[in-house]
Amino acid sequence: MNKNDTGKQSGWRGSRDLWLDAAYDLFIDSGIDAVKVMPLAKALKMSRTSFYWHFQDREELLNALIERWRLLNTGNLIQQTNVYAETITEAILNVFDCWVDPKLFDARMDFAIRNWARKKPDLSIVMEQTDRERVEAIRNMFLRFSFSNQQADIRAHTVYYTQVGYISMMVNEEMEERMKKMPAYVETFSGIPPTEKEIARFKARHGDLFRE
Amino acid sequence: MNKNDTGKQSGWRGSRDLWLDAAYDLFIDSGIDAVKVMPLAKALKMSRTSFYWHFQDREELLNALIERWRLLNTGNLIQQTNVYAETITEAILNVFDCWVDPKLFDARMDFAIRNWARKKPDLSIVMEQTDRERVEAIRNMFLRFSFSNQQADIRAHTVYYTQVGYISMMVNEEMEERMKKMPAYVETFSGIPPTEKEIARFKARHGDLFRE
DNA sequence: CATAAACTCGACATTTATGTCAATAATTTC
DNA sequence: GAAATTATTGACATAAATGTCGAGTTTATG
Repeated sequence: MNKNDTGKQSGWRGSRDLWLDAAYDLFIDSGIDAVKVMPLAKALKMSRTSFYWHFQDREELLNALIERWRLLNTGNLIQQTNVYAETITEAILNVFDCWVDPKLFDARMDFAIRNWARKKPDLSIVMEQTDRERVEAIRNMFLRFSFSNQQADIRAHTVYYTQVGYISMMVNEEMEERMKKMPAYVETFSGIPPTEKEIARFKARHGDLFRE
Repeated sequence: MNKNDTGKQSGWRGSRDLWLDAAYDLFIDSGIDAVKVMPLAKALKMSRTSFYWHFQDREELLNALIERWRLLNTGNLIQQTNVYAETITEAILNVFDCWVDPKLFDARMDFAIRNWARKKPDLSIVMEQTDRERVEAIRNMFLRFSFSNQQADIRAHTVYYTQVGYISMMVNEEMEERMKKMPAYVETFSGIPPTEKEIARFKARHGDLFRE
């Protein structure tokens, strides 16, 4: 059989992962419609038909992209809502970890998938379910800090919509600029000004993300 | 010459507007990549080539879509930020008018344009400029109600990102459900609970949007 | 080193799109 | 109602994509 040669570095020019990585790059950059076998082949300087040894067809490639997304983005966010926190501010900052750390959450991938879902009904169902689970997890976080049902619901949605909007707008901000604004966002989302200590702890966690 | 037969109802089956309307429907429903001459012709039950009498080429059709967006969505939102308001709550509710009244703001069109801009650099520049202008207008609104520079900036962004996120997620909510949540959103955005009177006035403005 | 497995490639068939052109049809205008 | 304008159409030329097949090439293995 072929397939599943993942990881093992062979002496071959091509591999399943080579095509998949190229597809991923194109996907997060230009959306699913740009993920076509011909352009991929051109980019990889391989014959187009070689693709069909590694994948049955284009569809199999696209499904592999979805699988990659599910593995990274589904669990981490919800996990972050459950990390220990003394205050609601700390809890929200735990969620913010996802927005600044690509190892926890791949925002561009999430965005590209969301767009794709508009045209792919079965993916749309998965996306809606995912969104519900994420908002629910954030909602529960607010509930644990004694917000009312309605307050928890609206504030969870605000946190999540804000992030989805931020991604959609493809804001190009320096990390330092972004960090500076975090305290004010936390205050808006929670209604409570963060303490200096809380902010300092958050910044310390992400020291590696600042330049120099 | 041809062109510019807009409005005048002729005895002809097709017209520039007929193609443009069909393109608009496809566009807001499925994005720019779906706006192709062949499918449009099929939908209109006309010959594909007939299109080329009304438009020079596909590009001209797409430009007409952008023009349509600019005319509706650019002015109204900013205008709403400048409508008279006694309190910040009232001011935010004036902006909310855009989110619930399609005559003021075409959210689906805005979304489709935003997506298209990802692949079209010159449109991307227009979109970024538009976003800046809108956020700036909302920011100024907060400033008029004595929020600090930073507070106005973050709260304006929160209001705008939230709406962009809401559109991106294609939330399918009944208008009644949505209206119920408005007071809590206003409170989050402003930090001040709205009075019953303020909410009542907002609802009265949009009585026609409720069912029955 | 022979052979099997893993991989590459060019030739071919097909689909879906764009756009041109010249012939024709419908409508308006004089 | 003849002429001019406005609109529609099918035939043609091209391009970009998908996918199949079989012949060939490269690498690992016994």
